[in-house]
Amino acid sequence: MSDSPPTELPSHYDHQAAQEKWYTFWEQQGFFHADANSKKPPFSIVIPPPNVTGALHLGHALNNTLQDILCRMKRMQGFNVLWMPGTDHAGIATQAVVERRLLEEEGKSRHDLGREGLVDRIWEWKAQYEKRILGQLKQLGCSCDWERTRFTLDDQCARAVRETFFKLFADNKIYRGKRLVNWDTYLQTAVSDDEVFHEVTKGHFWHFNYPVVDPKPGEPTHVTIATTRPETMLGDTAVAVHPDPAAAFDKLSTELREKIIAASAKEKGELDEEATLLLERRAKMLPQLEILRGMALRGVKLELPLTGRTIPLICDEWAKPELGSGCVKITPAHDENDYQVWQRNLEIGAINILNRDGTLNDSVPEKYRGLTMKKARAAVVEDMETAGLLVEIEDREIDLAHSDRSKTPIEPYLADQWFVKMDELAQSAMDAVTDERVKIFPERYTKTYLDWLSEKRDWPVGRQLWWGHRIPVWHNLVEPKSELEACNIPEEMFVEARDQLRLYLVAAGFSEEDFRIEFDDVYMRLCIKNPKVDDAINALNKYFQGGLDAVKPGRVHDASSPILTFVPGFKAASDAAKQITRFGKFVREEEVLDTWFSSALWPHSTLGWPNETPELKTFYPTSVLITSRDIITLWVARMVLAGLYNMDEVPFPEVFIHPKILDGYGETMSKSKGNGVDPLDVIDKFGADSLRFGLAYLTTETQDVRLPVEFECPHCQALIPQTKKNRTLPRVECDKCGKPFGTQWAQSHGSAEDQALPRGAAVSERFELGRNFCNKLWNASRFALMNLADYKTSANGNLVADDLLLEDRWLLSRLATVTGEVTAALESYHFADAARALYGFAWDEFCSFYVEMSKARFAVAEQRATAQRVMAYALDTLLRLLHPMVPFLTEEVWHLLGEVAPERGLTDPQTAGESVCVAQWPTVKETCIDKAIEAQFAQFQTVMGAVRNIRQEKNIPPRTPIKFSVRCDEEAIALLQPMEPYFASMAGATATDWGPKVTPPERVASKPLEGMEVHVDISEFFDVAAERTRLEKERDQLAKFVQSIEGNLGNENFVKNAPAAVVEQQREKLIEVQGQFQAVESALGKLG
RNA sequence: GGGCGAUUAGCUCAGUUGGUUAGAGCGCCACGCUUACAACGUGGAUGUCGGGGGUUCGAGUCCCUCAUCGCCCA
Repeated sequence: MSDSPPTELPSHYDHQAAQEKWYTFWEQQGFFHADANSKKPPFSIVIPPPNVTGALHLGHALNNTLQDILCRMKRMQGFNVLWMPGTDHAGIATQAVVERRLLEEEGKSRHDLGREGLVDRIWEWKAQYEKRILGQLKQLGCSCDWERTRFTLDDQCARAVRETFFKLFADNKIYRGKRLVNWDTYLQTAVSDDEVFHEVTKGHFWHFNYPVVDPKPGEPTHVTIATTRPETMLGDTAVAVHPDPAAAFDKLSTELREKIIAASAKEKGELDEEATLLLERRAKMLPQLEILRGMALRGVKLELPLTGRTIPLICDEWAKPELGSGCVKITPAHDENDYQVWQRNLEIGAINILNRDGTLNDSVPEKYRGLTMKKARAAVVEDMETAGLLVEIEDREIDLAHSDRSKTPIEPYLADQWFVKMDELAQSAMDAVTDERVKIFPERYTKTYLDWLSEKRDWPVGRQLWWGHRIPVWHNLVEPKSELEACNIPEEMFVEARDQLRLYLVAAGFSEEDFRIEFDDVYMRLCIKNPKVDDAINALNKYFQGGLDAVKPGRVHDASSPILTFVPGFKAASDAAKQITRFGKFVREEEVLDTWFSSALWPHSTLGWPNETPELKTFYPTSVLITSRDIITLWVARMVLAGLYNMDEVPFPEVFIHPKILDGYGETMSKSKGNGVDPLDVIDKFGADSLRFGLAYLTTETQDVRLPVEFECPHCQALIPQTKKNRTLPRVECDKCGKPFGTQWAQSHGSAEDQALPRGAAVSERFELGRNFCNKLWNASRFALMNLADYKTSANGNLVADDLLLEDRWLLSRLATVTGEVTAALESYHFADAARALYGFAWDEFCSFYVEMSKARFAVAEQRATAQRVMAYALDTLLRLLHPMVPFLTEEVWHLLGEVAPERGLTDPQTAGESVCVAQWPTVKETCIDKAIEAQFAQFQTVMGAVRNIRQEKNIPPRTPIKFSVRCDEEAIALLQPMEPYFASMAGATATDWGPKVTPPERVASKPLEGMEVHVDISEFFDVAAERTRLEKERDQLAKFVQSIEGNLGNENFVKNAPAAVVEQQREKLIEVQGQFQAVESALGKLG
């Protein structure tokens, strides 16, 4: 706590000092630690775990600021608050980053390191970034319970993952299926749809002829197909023609006609032309297509060139009569649409022609094997040309999918995948939202959630990666030479092997609680919950390799898998083992689980599940989830279904979706675009409080947040707007001083020289709002502290109503109202409303009026004590209300205030606590709310405004005293006369007269107000022309207003239909405005 | 192609169930360093509320439509 007396406080708030001092203080006091056994009502939030791929950006700052605001308010409201922190392992993203670096820095691939080696490297990376991320959160002021920090890949989460996978497996909700996946041939893994981006590139459209086998006379001898990927023809299993081309043409014509009717004249021309072309095409193509359709129905085959295979001509609606030749080649293993055709025509089969690395496999003729797609393409085209089957080559733009991670083109690839059946799980998560056990705010996002879940698409959970939770399944590996052979394994063999395996494991001391055995027509699979079973399987494998001797008691061969040597039922076990191993060795599944699998469990896994911990009991379900809209489906939906599945209870009753932060061009911020902003840069420049307040101020319901970004020149501090061009330059030259500086781009893309330049931080001027506000608060506090040196409460324990002046009662009324507004806004996630209410109150009401007025009062001995009491109380309340958004500044001031005014409160003064962080949240003092007082005060403000306005209009220097009088009624006199000192101190104006009969002086500037008229004596500054101009302008405005109201009231329908109150209001307004108009007219008249 | 959202002052955004002269911050203009604060004070200017149509006594707000932009899904 500061030793310096308040008068020596700097005139600018030093955010850096406050941040260091108070964060340490809070941690040391243990304010952020939640007690699972507390009697207080619980409030808990799990952090959306930032992934350890990189440092936090502004989006994270927003996300965590909002959580912290809620946590801090709830803590002050007396809740037992747990904010569970942690990070996410982010499977593919992290592995890709580490692999890329490995290649760049050491020229090594993951295969050079091997699985363990690579995973070790990733753990190192994780350690580094986790530290950085948690540090960033602390700098931001986040009040997380750090003792409970988790990681999605730590032991506790691993237990939860294994338990869940096992449960799903045992529940028959896990299966293996063949699906087309987005195959990244560089990383050699499947990537999900959301890890793919599309790019239009220049390509070609090749037209090939496939010969018809034994055509009848009159039938075509060739079928023409076209493709953008000629090499895939080696995997064709059919060619399709539309089953009813005539109907298809008709349907198109009808649609086109409807369009033409609705179209504008301009579009009509084009559409008409289109319709004509369609008709011509129909006439030309239809007979041929109908012949082909007939051939397809007859079962005609085609020769698939280059392969020696024949493939069927089939009927399927995927063939579009209006496009190309009307026929389409079908490659089910390498095209999503063709895959669908296969699902409708299973007899055609599917042939995978790719190896995992993107080269062609043994399913294609020998000459193409081992070629890359690119080489194979050239070869196929050449061979087709030689065979005389190449018809033509068109140029064409192609929408090509690329992997987000490796930036290489994606190959659709038919692969065995692990799936989670979603039908029931998805339904449960939908029900939870439709019956409002989970509410999503803003409500419109409910649709996103429900739409996605309603598709009930099975969840592919396996990833061909090394970084992640390895799937806890062992395969009993038979290497079938072909799928045919695999299919011929008699089921009895599986049954027998399964029974034997079960016997073995039971003999080894395990139960069905620990493992589960399933088989399909190729594999026997063992899913293991208890990791000790892994050891038993390892022992079995040893046996398989070395015979029974290898695992005999007393001959311990391997300390890591000694299970067979110790099991009591060794004999039974070994007999069983003999049976099982006839089948083959057990191999642990190589794949790991999708990152979202562990994230889905986050709300309960972090609390200790599957153990029944006190934390789980106290804090589950959590209170609310706060996240960004792009992971509603990937994460929120899955948490809900996983929570219901494992806990039988939703993970949170409410979800708040906050906006995304975009740059000045409306683009999402990202490292790869170079437009990201590091919150630490903003914190350095503006302070954590400013960042937090600025973010809260921007968090509105409807829109994403646009944040123009600037570089700050490290030499002269000039701000240079970031553009699409300069954001990816490693060095930028300052507009102002001309000196070069390095950008964030330099770190990843710059030369050593660029990197050596001083770094220009990327920041945004938007945060000046927060900084200015903080500084205003700081200075208002400083003023209060300076004037509270002789503050005492003991002489005057309770303030009574008589002690209070109008301004006190006004301030207290406003304070109570604002307390209610802020509380309600935060509790309903209206962060911007809360920030704006506080900003307006603190600046325009507390500072601009109450503090200003108190200056005059502090100077008057008999008014001083009351003013101090109210001032201390108001500041105290304001600090509490602001603390969630502006934690450091409020804590700093709280302590300073505590030194001069330790006991605060209007009645029953209480000693302020050790920290505002755990001070009680203000409650609304209903008795203070007085709308009449607020209206009266507004009247005072209006008169003050009029006087100030006239001074400025007349160009009267601020320090020149002026005189004014006010024509008003008796009631207003009673109100305004006591305020005379304030007109003197705040407007340099002395009142000369009040009342209904006030006559303005000869040379006057007048301003009509509601029911009043303000006259400022300007004899010393008289300028007829200027005054006339001013009044004429005012008259014109009023005339317009009168006209508009008269227009309304003259409208019979308005008077008849509008509510009486509205009509009456208009009538009153008219009289009022007409009065003002006349006042101006007469003032103008006087000017002559 | 389907869904959601946005379009309001030069910029970034508010605008409650329709109610009558549309607000804030920054920026701009004028005047001011008055011992809390120039990161400030006082005053001021600034909008055919994306275009078009409709409902209504009355539309920034409700409906239709078009345009542009963004996101999600295919």
